[in-house]
Amino acid sequence: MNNIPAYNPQSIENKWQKHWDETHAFEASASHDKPKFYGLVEFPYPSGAGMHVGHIKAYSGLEVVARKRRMEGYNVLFPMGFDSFGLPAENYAIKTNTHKWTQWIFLKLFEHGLVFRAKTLVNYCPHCKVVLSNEDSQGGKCDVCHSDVVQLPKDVWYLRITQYADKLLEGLDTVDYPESIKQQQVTWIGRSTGAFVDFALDGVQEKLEIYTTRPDTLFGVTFMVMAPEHPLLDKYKDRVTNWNQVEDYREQCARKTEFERTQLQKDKTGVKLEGLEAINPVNGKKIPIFIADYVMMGYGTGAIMAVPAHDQRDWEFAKKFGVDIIEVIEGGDIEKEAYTGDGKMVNSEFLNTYDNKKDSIQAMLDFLEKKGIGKKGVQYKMKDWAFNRQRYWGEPIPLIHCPKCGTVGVPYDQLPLTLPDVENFEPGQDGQSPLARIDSFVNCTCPKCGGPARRETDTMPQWAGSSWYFLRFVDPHNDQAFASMDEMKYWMPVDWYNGGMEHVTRHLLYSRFWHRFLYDIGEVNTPEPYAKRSYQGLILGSDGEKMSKSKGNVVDPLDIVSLYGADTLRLYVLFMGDYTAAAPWNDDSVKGCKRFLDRVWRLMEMLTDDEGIRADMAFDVHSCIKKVSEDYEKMKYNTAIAAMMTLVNALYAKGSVSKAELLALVKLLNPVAPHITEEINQLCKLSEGDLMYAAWPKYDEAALVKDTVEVALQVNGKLRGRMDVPADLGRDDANDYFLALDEVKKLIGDKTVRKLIFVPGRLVNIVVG
RNA sequence: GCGGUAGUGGCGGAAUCGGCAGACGCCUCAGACUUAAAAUCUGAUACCCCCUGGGUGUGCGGGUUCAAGUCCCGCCUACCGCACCA
Repeated sequence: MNNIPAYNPQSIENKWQKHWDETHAFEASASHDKPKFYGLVEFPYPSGAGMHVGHIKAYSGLEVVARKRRMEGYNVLFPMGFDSFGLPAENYAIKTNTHKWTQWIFLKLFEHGLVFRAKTLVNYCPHCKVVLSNEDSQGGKCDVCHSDVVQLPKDVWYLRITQYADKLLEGLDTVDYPESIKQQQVTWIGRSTGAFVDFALDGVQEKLEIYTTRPDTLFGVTFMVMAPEHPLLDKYKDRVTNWNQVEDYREQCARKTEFERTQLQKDKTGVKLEGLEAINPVNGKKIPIFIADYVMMGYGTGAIMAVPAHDQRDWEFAKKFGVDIIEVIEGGDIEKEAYTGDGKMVNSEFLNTYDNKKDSIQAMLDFLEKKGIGKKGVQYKMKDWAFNRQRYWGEPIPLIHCPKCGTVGVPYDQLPLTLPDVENFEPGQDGQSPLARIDSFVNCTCPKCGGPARRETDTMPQWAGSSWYFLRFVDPHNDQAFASMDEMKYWMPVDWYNGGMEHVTRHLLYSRFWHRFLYDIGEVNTPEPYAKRSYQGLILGSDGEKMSKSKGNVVDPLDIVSLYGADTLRLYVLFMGDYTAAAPWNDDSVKGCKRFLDRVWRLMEMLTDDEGIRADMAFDVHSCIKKVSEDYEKMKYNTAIAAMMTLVNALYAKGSVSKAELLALVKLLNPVAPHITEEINQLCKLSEGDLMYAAWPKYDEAALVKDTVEVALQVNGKLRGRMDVPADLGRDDANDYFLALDEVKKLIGDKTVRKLIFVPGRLVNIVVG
């Protein structure tokens, strides 16, 4: 073909983007007659510093699949977090009125008893006057001003996600997530089974309830430990003779942040309660009680039975405080360290007949239940979801505090509750929300009794909207419901969700929780929101470090687009390595990708009048179709692109390309580099209409079979040459075939052939000796 | 400490079930074209040696096998997640 213009990415890309805008090319069809594909990519955080090459990788990866699906005849929904002006998700939320529905779902949770309020200690910076998350108060210092963080009691709204712990665990068996993601969810939920056991206190009415996963070791209990915050303690103020010491220790602990208590886990500290003892329910022995901060109030009952012989933490504490250590399971050396393995029971009366954990745990559970002093129990590491923030920019919590009626939900017909205009974004006093100082917002009437009442002034966390946004996309303009059941039945679940590894615990758990709740109350049609989840690896700076402004190694995607074009950028981020692995940016490799697109462009100069795929190119073209089709499905974009490079190299070696060959190539490449391939298709009139709707190419199985194939020739496992053999040579005929060949005879010489192994299509190995 | 993932040339990375290690790209070198350069095209490119050949090589040490990057045993290192969870 003559008169090929130069490849000018900028003008081609502008042209096609305009065309796509005008033709609404990416809009999903409203009709439900085709099979659907719903692909979703996690939105970048609006608070983040603009666009980032990592976002390009996240989106273009799944977009390849979405585009392939479209060419395969699917109705494709693939929403984008940025609109055409590059504005983030918040605009989309305002446009589609999603706020009302976030509040609506919250009220449903409230109605179903999944919202509750509790006082708790929070990290607070007296200087900045804000409540800090654990992440923002590392080392007990405020992340912003480095002042000392203090613990402040505060009312917190919680969502009862723990009630859904088992459902969230079970749901994992029904979805296609990578093992590493499932594992993180399981760890985060942290389910353990064990027993609650009551220990009587000597001379006192109350009992001390503990949780243990090792009821089999009850005969080895030599002391008890209570968390310093344990509420039962105050009752024994008069009985404990060293109460001053106890008070001192409790104060010390209160000053420590959660961070210090959990991260600086070196030395065990604690105080013995003098004058108060517990009684081991299985043998009646009196044992001492300590308070120590290695026991957390937030897990189990806030008190433990200590078995120093078989728990390393208890062992360390017992060594330091001189408490007895009694072995009840044989197999370790308890002088050196706690033994946590399995073995024969000793010193345990009726359990001594057992030689393994499983049986002795069961026997002990039976005993405890019969005696009425304990029962089987389950605990989770996952905590209920603290759901309020003291920020202005957040979804208002639609609750009203009425002095007569208590907490009342805002009536549904008054939704959405909107944020008032505010001049002052500074936080309120003592960790209050900025909204608390706006009387016109706070003061209201109770919807129940009509009396004066006050609005809740805290707002919801960012996680709220992201917990259900994907539902809105299937029916964004609906003002009767967040989405109609008809649309959800067609589009849900999300077929494929791609995102970063950093969101696989919280965001994924939270959104699965909301979705499962909506399913349980009949508002959505699937128990799980995402059928499949994948992730992409980070793009590192060219220095191999994580990209950050301070290191000056951030690559702006727009720079790459203006230098080489969007197609090159997409091609590069998908070619740079294993999609799921982190890889450093390399400017030279970007140029290599541009070079490949130049070579594809110049194929037009070699275009012949041949219509079909030529016989001597059939193998190359069809094996490329097979490889690319399969690799896209597995997100192995790097090897798919390598296969296309190989095909282009073969066409260059041949010096010409037929229309059908070029069409096959541009179709395969279209999902990765949509602009250049549309342009080539149009210039060469390869197919009618836009390439993005053309049928995905199919490979011909027969074209993949060759007459002869090259195999490696090995003697005693060492490579000694390569040779072509008939493709249909079978194992049975291999001995006769190979041993008759001169080059084989030469290699064997006068040695005896002991064995001949032939792997068709791969190699022949002759064992001689 | 626990859980997960990984370790392959100068670099990014390939390699279905155990079957030719290093696909593809980058870098580098050589040649062609050019007054010259760029661009482009062609070729070379793991390492070592006594170089028409041979030897060594996939974090380290063992093992299984005709055959090991891949499987088994024992380690080392890096990254990610969780972390005094009883």
